[in-house]
Amino acid sequence: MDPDRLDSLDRAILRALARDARATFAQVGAEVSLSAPAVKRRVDRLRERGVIRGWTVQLDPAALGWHTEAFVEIFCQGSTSPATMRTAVERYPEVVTASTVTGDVDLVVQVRARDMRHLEEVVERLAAEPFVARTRSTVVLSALVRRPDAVPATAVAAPDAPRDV
Amino acid sequence: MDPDRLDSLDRAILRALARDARATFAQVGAEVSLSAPAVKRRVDRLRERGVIRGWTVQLDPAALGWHTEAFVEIFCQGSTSPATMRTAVERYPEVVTASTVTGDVDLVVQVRARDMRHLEEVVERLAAEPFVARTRSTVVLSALVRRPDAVPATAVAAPDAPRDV
DNA sequence: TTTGAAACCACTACATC
DNA sequence: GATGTAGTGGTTTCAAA
Repeated sequence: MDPDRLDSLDRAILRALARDARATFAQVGAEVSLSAPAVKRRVDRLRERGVIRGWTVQLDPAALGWHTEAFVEIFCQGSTSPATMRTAVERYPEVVTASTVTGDVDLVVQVRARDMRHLEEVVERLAAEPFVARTRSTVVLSALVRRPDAVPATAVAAPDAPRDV
Repeated sequence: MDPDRLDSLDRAILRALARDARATFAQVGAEVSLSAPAVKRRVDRLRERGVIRGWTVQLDPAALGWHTEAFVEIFCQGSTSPATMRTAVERYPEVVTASTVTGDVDLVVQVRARDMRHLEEVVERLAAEPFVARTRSTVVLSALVRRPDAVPATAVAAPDAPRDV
């Protein structure tokens, strides 16, 4: 994934697949002006390079029984390793994302629960983890935007843009 | 999506598709002990009901040029409607999620940027939105868990579990 | 719900630029 | 190097039992 970078055709293919990951190679090819085998070769290559990690289905959380969502900020005791936090936190099926962050808080966990009672129970279990000093929860009222798999347009994430970091 | 709920077969199919959304109906059928046409019918139905919203590709953000991530908490002037926040915020390709929340903060925005300079620029643009009073940013150090499209096991989100809300 | 037939798709080999 | 074309085998899809 380092040696060669994404060209505009790769990005166009990824954008098409982000919109419909079950599109046929011929359909994608029609969008990007390429033959089906050419699209397949590039997709195979993007998979090998690790750019494409997999294919998944976008679901309606409410239809699956998730009616409540919250950000749980976790303050850790002393210095806990990210590996410890990860193994603890990924055992929870209710945990959607977990990130170590800068600032007062050590860990931000995004939790999905059936209802408030379930959320409360999950927060209590998190607070009882040995490395957790205290938690602070923020309940989501309304999910305004949700697009975890967006493919940036050329201009936004062009790897050939000037670098300064 | 209200009239009839998900049974264990539906959930098994969704779990298989969450793992590999490009699996053939025959492959999914082999996993859940169903014929390919039977799987297709259920999948078609799940789409119609809105349980399945679509199919997408899981990408490596770094490979696309996203090297920096942050939570930007936004305090709004007076009372801003969620609709106003949404239209403003969804114009940013850098915005991954946006949620109105309980507590001091009005809006939590998850932002993906090329680098720190880009992140700073996005935060400045957000802060300049007319309804924004002030912002507070928390930079993500390490993404420990990332599974926005997880399908819960039967026990977790069983719609037939006792309800109390 | 399962079977069968037609259309379509994926995949490979080979030729081309 | 990457793309296009053709042919085979498997999949989807609809119809009928």
